[in-house]
Amino acid sequence: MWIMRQGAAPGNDRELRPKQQASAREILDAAATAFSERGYAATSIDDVADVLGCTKGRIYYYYRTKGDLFIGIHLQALEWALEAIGPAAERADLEPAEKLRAMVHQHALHLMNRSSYMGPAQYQIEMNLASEGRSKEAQMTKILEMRRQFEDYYVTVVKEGVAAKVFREADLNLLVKAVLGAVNWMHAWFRPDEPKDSPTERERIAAEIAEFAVRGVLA
Amino acid sequence: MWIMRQGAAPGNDRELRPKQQASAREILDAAATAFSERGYAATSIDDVADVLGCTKGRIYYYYRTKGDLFIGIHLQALEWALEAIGPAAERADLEPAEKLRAMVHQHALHLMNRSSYMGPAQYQIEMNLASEGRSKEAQMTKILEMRRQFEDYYVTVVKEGVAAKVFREADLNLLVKAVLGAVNWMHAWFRPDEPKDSPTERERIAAEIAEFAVRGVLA
DNA sequence: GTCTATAAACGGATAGAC
DNA sequence: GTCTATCCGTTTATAGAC
Repeated sequence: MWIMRQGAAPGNDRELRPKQQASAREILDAAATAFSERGYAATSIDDVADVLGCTKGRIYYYYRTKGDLFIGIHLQALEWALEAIGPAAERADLEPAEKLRAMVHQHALHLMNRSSYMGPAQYQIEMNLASEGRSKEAQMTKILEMRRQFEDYYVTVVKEGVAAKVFREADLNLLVKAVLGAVNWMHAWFRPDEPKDSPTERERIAAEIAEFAVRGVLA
Repeated sequence: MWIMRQGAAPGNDRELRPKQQASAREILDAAATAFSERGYAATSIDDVADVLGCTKGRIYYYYRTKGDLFIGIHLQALEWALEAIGPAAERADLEPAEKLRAMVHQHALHLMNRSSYMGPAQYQIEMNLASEGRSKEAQMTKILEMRRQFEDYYVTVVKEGVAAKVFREADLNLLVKAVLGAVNWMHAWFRPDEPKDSPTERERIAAEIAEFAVRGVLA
């Protein structure tokens, strides 16, 4: 992405710098909020600054370009997403159906709990960073690799289920795309600030989506 | 949207004007292609002109603003979408499960056959037309109404299935969102120009997605 | 570190030639 | 009808004050 300036004054190395850390994260949070509300291309750096109640000088101190904000949000969203479904995906004690259910459930919760990060992360990065040329190829590769790893978790569990004859025999990748669609489409309709919204409501939604997905692949 | 200039010269009313008609449609097609590739906000009018191999003067002759192109694409996409699932939705001779299967099948085919129009039509219109102020409220209302009608087709069939005890009793709207997600998410992974792509392959994909969706709601 | 001011480029839209 | 030239607001990004 680009390395955050650390202000490495001599003799200052061991000093705590909580403010700087906080600011970089606050900026990423603000960018995620702004991007999720208006879309990446339609959001200006001034819009992000407005969310923070500051001016863009602050943002450019921590992030060199707008594209870096986008990449930072993607990387964070995917890191969290892998953390969300990884533990369930790697449990050896679960039958394929229950493992898939747990993965979709955690995936859905993650989407709701981090909607500002996950919304922007759904965009096609190639599309949005086309103007950046080849300058961010390394990070884009990293993002695509994380996406592939995330999808592989699903491919693996569905493959297990088909092998065990508990999931029906069908185009493996297509089944996974259908499952992913049922979950990822939440970004189009879930609104975190609705009056009905609450932790228990989110659990209910996650459980229903998981039930739908599991039944969709069951033999 | 805005009315296409008709060049209503006196005594010229009955004359065929195939060229003008073709141009307005060609421009909408080009805009759909460009928007579907780069996103609405990131696409300039010059980009659209490039697709046509002309300059933007031609585009502005037929469409007053960029937002009008966006709205025109939405209206066309939704008109086709309603035509795609309407006949199946209104068939009285089908059981809920088979009706839902037919609807999803046609919906999926439509998404693939008109992917350049359907991709842009997935965007949140409020988000993308926010800058247009109140000037396009009538058309935005029309679009939202068509979307509601489209979703209502699904709500109705799922309600029928639940009443007939062939679909499981669950949050009706959530079931519909899950079904819509499985289908609509296709825009994220389906590529019309892939080597494997063909009419029979599209039929196969549509059938698989429909199977997944029907099983997801079955009791 | 954060702000203000500004450079430089881009993009939507219009005017007018042809 | 389509093109060229251009206006003008917006936006990314930088320079330099504090």
